[in-house]
Parts: sequence; structure tokens; C-alpha cells
Amino acid sequence: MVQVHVAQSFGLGCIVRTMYGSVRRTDDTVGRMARRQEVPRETRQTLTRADVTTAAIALVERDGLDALSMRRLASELRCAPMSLYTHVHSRDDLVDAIVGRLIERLDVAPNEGEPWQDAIRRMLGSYRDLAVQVPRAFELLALAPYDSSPVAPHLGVALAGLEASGLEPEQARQILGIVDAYATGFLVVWARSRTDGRAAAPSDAPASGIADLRDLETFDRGLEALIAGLDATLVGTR
Amino acid sequence: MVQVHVAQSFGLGCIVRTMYGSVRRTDDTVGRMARRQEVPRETRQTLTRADVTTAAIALVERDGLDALSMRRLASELRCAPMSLYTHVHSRDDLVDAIVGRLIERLDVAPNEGEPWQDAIRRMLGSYRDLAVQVPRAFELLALAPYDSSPVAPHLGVALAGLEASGLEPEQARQILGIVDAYATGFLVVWARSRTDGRAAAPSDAPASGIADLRDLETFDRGLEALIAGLDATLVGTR
DNA sequence: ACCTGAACACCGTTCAAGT
DNA sequence: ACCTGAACACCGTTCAAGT
Repeated sequence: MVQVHVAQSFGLGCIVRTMYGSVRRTDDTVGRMARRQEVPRETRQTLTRADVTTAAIALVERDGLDALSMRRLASELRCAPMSLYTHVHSRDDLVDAIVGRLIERLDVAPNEGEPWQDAIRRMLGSYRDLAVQVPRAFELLALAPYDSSPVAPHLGVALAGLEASGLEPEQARQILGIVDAYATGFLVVWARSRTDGRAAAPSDAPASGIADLRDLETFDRGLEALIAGLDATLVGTR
Repeated sequence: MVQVHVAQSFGLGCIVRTMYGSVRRTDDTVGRMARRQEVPRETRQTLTRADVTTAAIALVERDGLDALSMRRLASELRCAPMSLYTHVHSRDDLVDAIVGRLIERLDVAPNEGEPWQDAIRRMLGSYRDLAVQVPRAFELLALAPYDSSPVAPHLGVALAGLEASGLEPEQARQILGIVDAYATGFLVVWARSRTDGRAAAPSDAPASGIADLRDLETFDRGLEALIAGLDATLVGTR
């Protein structure tokens, strides 16, 4: 007899649910499922800031931005709401942690000898990819203030990259601001419309996939128009 | 002796504060102020949806978007929270009412024989003006979904105007989407940064006014670049 | 038709207390 | 250091009741 001992006393840390890596199920007899024990194993280990951040992003992607509350996140992590405050100063700090996690995925590092147009395409390409991958959490990054702690350094790197491509500092600032405004406005509205059913649909790939593709094509077209226009009116005329 | 009778019984409607139309005060002696009775007159009259909407916008501009709650708005109007539900179905409906009020101020009516570039400049100029005038409530309009009840008809009018300027329907749709994305992204971030002190400062005109002007110049420059680029890559090549 | 208080199921966060 | 329950001051909204 297998005895699963679930300790419930204090100070032992939250229960972190360890998922099996998507076990395929080719038959669905009820008896077999029970025999296989396809129940998520629950291992007890101490919670970290990374755990909290990961769970928060998963919660947002599953249930939407409105579902991101300290209490709900705690119940997701099977711990008391106040336990979160050991790893996160406040709800705002939690959002900063999420933004920090997402911003890492952006490609802003400068490339040797790259024209500024290509640098912009590369940066905004990764921005667009992020909107595709995490459409609901994306908004937290997209609308985060420029001077928030996770955003500011990445902005500095991006600016330095543009200057390395030969733009004047003031040109780089304006161009990045303009291009970022375009991408932010486009992608936030796009991501919202894509996830407007309040909960995430399990599989909406084929039909709406075409509409998505189409809108992202418009995104790319607008970006090319913007780059061409900036080159003609801001850079070329110097 | 002037007797001010403030009825407090039921069913007589909320107290609506009627402001004097910005009475100039060239002297500020305390005694005089009292003698003049420059206290807002409080007249009892029945509340309307328009009253609720007006008060909501004023509340948002004074205390920020986070302050927009049914309970707080009710206390602002000196009535019970539940009284608001006579005029507004829900908080979301209240936001729709605000968006509807703001969107009226946009200039989207088509002009006879106007090139599409000028139509875009006119529409986005009024959009930018709105961000200047109501920077905190602006976000509600800017990020409202395209298919929300107050937004959809105005979008239709704007599209018709662009088509009247000679654009193909598909061109008009793409161009409006791209240009709106740019303006939305730019102005939302701009408006947020302008009002980041959580409460509105009483008079921050001179110093930050220069920075504002500068950023709005960048907005206009970006718009011109975008129009030029769209003309070259989307319209001109046909 | 319009307004109201009590109640319900939520929030973020402080505090004192546990291990 | 990490976790916890109780408590406080908030939310939006339903419901039954008042005029």
C-alpha cells in the first residue's frame, strides 16, 4: 500500500504541483486511468520568487488579466495569500517580476555593423513574437512605464544599439519612441481582440489563425511603411 | 436669517452640486469670501446618466483611473452606491458611457474632396487634443475594443470618410488600423507619463509644459513619417 | 421610476504570531 | 527566513424594501 503523506503543519513551504510532461493518452478507459495514477504528483518544496512569477504568468494566460490577484495566485500555489509577500513586496512588485521575465525574451542586443532599419526589425520582431506567445500577459510589458525598474535598462541597451548603427542620439530616441508606440498600440489591441472571450479557449487554432496571420501581416506592412517614412523624413534629409 | 433646508429623507434624489461658472477672485480676503457665499449651491434634483458620466470623468481626471469605483463615485455625487445602478447597468456600462462622451469630441466626419492624408491628420489631431485635455480618462477611449458599442459606429464613419477620399476599402481599413495603432500607443504612454504622480498636481504648467510640447512634436513628426511611408509603400505603388 | 441599506463574495495589505 | 490566520478598509453587485 502506497502511503502518501501530506504534511499540513506550519513552516514547511507551499505545495508545488509538479506536472507530468503531457502524458499521451491513446485509450481512455476509466479503470486504466486510475491504475496509472495520472494525478499530478505533489512535492513539497520551498517557494521562490521565480515560482511565483511563473505561476502568475500561467494564471494570466489561462484566466485573463483580471484573474491576477494575490489571493487567487496563492490558491493556485496552494499556499496562504500572505506567503506570497515573502517573495514579492506587493502586487505592483509582482507585476514588475512578470515584466522582467517577459522582457528577457526581447532581442535588443546590438548587432555588429547592422543598419538601424534591421535593428528595428529585429527588436520589433521579438516584441511581436511575445504578443503571440503570451497575449494576455503581454499587456503588462507593453504598457509598463519606460522608467519602471525592469524596462529602463533594456531601453538603454536598445538605444545604444541604434546609436551603434549610426543614428544620432536624438534621432535614436525619437525613432525608438515612434516605432515602439506603433508596435505597442497595434499589438495591445491585437492581443486583446484575440483573447476577448474572457477565458482562454482550449483550441481555436485553425479558423481564427487565418485572421491572426492577416492582422500580423498588416503589422509588418505598417512597420515597413514607418521605417521607410522615418528614413525619408527624419534620417535621409540630414 | 437664511435658512438652508437640507432634506435628508428618501426618494428625493441625490444632491447635485451646481458649481458657479469659475468665479474670478481678484482679492482673497477671507471675510469677503464668506460674505460672498462662494460656497457651491446645493440643489436637489434627480440624477441622470449624463450627471453620472460627467462626475465620473471629473473624478478620473482629479484622482486617477484607480479611483473610479462605483462607491467612490457615489460618494462624490452624495448618494448611495446603489443609486448609480438606476442610470448605469454596471461598471463596464459606466466606462462605455465615458467612452461615448469622449468619442463625441473626435473629428471623424468626412470632408468634401479632402485627400486621405489630410483626413488622417484631422482625425488624429482631434485624438491628440483629447489626450491633452483629459489625459487620464483618455486611456479608456484609447484602449476600448473596436467593437464596443460607442466605438464601432465612429470607426465606420472614419472608414467611410477615407473611402470617400479615394482609398480602396481594404486600403482604408489597413491604413486606419496602422495609424490608429501608432497614435494609441504613443498617446497612452505619453498621457500616463504626464500624470504619473498619482494625484493631479494643481499647477504643473511651465516646467513640464516644455517637455510635453516636445513629445507632442515627436508625435506629429512620427505621424508625418507614417503618412509618407504609407503613401509610398501602400498607396503609391498601386 | 428612482433611491436605499444590508448582505455576499471578492480585493490588497498590516500585524502579531507561529516554525 | 519563511509561512500563517485574523483583521482592516476597500471592491462590484444582488436583493428586498422603501417612496
